[in-house]
Amino acid sequence: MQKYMDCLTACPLFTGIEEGGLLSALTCLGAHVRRCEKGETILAEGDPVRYLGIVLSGAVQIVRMGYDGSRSILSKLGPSDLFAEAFTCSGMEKMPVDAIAAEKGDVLLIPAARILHPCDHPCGDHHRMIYNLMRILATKNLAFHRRLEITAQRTTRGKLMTYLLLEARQAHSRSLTIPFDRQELADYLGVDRSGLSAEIGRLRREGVLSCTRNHFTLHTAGEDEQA
Amino acid sequence: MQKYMDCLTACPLFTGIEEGGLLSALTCLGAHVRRCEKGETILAEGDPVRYLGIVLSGAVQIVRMGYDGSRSILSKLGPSDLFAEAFTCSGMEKMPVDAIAAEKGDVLLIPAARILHPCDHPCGDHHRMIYNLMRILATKNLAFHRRLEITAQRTTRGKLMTYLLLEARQAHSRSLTIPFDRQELADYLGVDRSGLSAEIGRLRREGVLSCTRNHFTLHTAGEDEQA
DNA sequence: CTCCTTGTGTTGAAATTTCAACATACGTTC
DNA sequence: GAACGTATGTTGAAATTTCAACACAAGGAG
Repeated sequence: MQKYMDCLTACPLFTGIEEGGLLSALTCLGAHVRRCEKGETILAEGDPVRYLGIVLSGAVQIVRMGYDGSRSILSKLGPSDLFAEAFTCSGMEKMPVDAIAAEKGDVLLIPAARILHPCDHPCGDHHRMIYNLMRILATKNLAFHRRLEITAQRTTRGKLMTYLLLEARQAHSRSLTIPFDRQELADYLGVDRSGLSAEIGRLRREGVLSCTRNHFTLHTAGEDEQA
Repeated sequence: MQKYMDCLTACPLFTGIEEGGLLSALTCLGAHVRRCEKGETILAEGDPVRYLGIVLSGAVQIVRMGYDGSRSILSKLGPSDLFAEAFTCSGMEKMPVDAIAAEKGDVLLIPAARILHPCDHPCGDHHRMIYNLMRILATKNLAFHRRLEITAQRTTRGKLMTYLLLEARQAHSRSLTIPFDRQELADYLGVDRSGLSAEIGRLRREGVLSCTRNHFTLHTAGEDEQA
């Protein structure tokens, strides 16, 4: 366990908790490490929802069967990433998805009930974990909502501009560097890569924005002076 | 306040808390009622994030400027609905949206800090509220994720089938009644209504499903016997 | 019964997106 | 420097979606 200390302290679930407290908290919670081979199912669809997971090493994928029978990957997770937290906190009974090991590695499984319900011991870190968990859920909510707002746009232009505007607002600047390459941006927006490139070209020609690589600058009045 | 008791007990934030405890909890939290005229801004974009809101009467809309300057409605809320909870719990500093009264009515504003941080009094209901809040956030997370999974599909057929399959899985049945009329379903899926009707017709002719009004039955093998 | 409204299915044309294929630029490796 | 792989922009054709317009059925109001 000691060797995963860095990984654990980097996990947002343990923000503000010191190493010593973390170790005793994990013991108190009944957390255990599970070693997984590549392709192994960690949590299966239909299983009772009991554990919250943290990737210690390797990689985990959340997958589900699509309507056409293909297995679709809902998310890919790496070290320090949390998974199944929304299932455990929502009170859902059965897992609606599979969690599988995409690579050989270790995961930490924590019985969720112990986190959600207060323990008798006067353990100050416990409240901190609940607070952290709430913060994680709320932050994800905002991220999902944001993405929904973007993908709700019907055109490529609408999606791109909505995305850029939201980013620019967050950065309080008309200039921003995005954390995606073209293909990743297209996937995030849910559009075709070449169509996206074409649309960026069009916007550039119209003088709406300029862009080099993944650095964009919006030229439109936007909404700086109002609202 | 007394007249809103039914509305408050129906709010998922107070599930499991009795009337008496609720009243004292609200006092302890420093909640206050605000009367709003139609069109009044309750929380403005840029305001510091302090309050979590509950609609007591009337209606509230969450709105934001779109990239083309149009005001887009992100959600519409009625009595017992909670709003701004994700902002308060995420630790965000400034409101990224406006909350405005769509109709004349009352809202309850609760300083969020008092909910998130434990009070000194041994108040059992406090933990229950935190637990409820977590559950609300997690449930919304799942709802958002589900909808993203649906809208991520590129075609109308993909969106519809993904939606129906998720609903059918949840209902443990191949038959289901959806809570939308065609227009609402189209909006939820993010597609054109007439195109949706056409696609349903096509699927019906192909024998994939049958449907009368808002009752659907899937005929495909689906994934009943496996997973 | 008739008028009117609302919800739904159809249709064809216009607009947009996707797809496949290729051109170009850049950085790396040898 | 040459060969190579990756990232990006371009293009035209095919597929899909949107849009506008209309037909039709069901239910309510008069």
